Amino acid sequence: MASLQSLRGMVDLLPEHTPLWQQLESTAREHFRRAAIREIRTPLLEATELFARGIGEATDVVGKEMYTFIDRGDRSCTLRPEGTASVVRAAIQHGLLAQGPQRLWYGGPMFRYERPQAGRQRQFHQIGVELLGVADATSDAEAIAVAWDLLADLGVGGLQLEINSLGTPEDRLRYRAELVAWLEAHHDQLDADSQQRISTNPLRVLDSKNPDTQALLAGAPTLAAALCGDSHERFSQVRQALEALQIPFVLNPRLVRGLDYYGHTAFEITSSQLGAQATVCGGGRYDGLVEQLGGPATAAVGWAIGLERLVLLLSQAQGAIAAAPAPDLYVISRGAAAERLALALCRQGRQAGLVVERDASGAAFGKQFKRADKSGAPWAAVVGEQEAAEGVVVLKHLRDSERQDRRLPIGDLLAQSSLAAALQ
RNA sequence: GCGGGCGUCGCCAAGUGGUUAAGGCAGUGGCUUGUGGCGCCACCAUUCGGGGGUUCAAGUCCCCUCGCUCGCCCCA
Repeated sequence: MASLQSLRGMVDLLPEHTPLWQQLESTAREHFRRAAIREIRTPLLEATELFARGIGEATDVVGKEMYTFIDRGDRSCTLRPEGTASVVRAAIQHGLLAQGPQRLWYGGPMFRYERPQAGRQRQFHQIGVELLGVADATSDAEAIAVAWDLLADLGVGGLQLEINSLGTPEDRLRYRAELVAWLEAHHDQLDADSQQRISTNPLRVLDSKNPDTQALLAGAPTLAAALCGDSHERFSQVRQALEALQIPFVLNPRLVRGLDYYGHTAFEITSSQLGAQATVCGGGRYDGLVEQLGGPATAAVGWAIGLERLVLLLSQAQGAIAAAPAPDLYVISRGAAAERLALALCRQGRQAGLVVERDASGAAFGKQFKRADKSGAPWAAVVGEQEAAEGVVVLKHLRDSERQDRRLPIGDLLAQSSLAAALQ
């Protein structure tokens, strides 16, 4: 390509697409407002160490997907690959946790160096909720409910909530040992990817997409069986809370999370209407993270929604993207004096709250009227040489040919803010 | 990082080795020195993502490369 273009995996959102994003963002903001969840904005760039310590050195995200570079001060910096670590860092740094539980949300671009595909970009957008300092099982259900209700309100179809419990760190350690032993005993029957993962991340073998492996795993030790009594009890409370809220869910004993900080409740909301990247929302409890990043021991639960995938779902559901909104008034003018008057008229209309589009082409009136018609505006205002000389503006209705043109003194319109009233 | 599919005008899209690369939409100018929606006329890719090669001849065949796309991995 000779001409410049955006980097791979970095997508422009053109004007025809932004209305859907805006709608989605404003709906989310409203849901957060009602849930008394407040917005926090953190930098896109953080010290690399934050993610290494928070997400886990061994994870794929940290190991091979981060945009990391050395800055001019010799610091290792990383474009955030997710939001939770930054939010927790900020909460610790500013002592928010000393002020009681924090109910926070964030949104914005995240960066991961992956091969782009449907619903996955290198710069992608998430909106997420973090409830810090809440340990009760009902908090897990509350966090899930906020996500569920938001997605439902947006009209997303084919949703399914899957939940699992990852137990305590001790539970996972014990289970991991059992599972590795079992996998090694069945090494030869596993697919190549899964064999690889025995040493790198054995829990991930559980959600292998290989059908043979899945069949084999029916005989494997389960995470559920490895949970201690308290973990079981806690998970049961979460389920009861979801039932009380009448939020349908399915237990997925194979659901694990890719980031190291999760424990106890893990959940995903998927849609049958997406392709391979079916997860719209993922989250869970991360009671150890705050302490791991140097803060006070703090229980927490949160989730993130991938906006690209949500947009994919919504544009399917809503069909064609809405056309550009029509202006209330399209202003046509020709000649230096007329154009100055037209400019003032536009400004006046805008100050009165009207959507006003100005034709600045100076082209023949025929052309300007064609564009006025195409804009969808119900009214055209015409200021030509004659009108300018006489100090009037002609208002012409473009949708109803029965209506007479109106000739109004332009001075009155400008002085009295009567333009909006004239367009009735 | 690995696999499959695809790359002709801003968008859609003909073209299956042979003179000047269809057409539609959009755009621009005009028919109509100042009044739209319809219609008509004209203009709008010396070039087929880029670079090599085969051939008398390549958008059409081969190789490399870049990009897009779907999937694997991973994840939201």
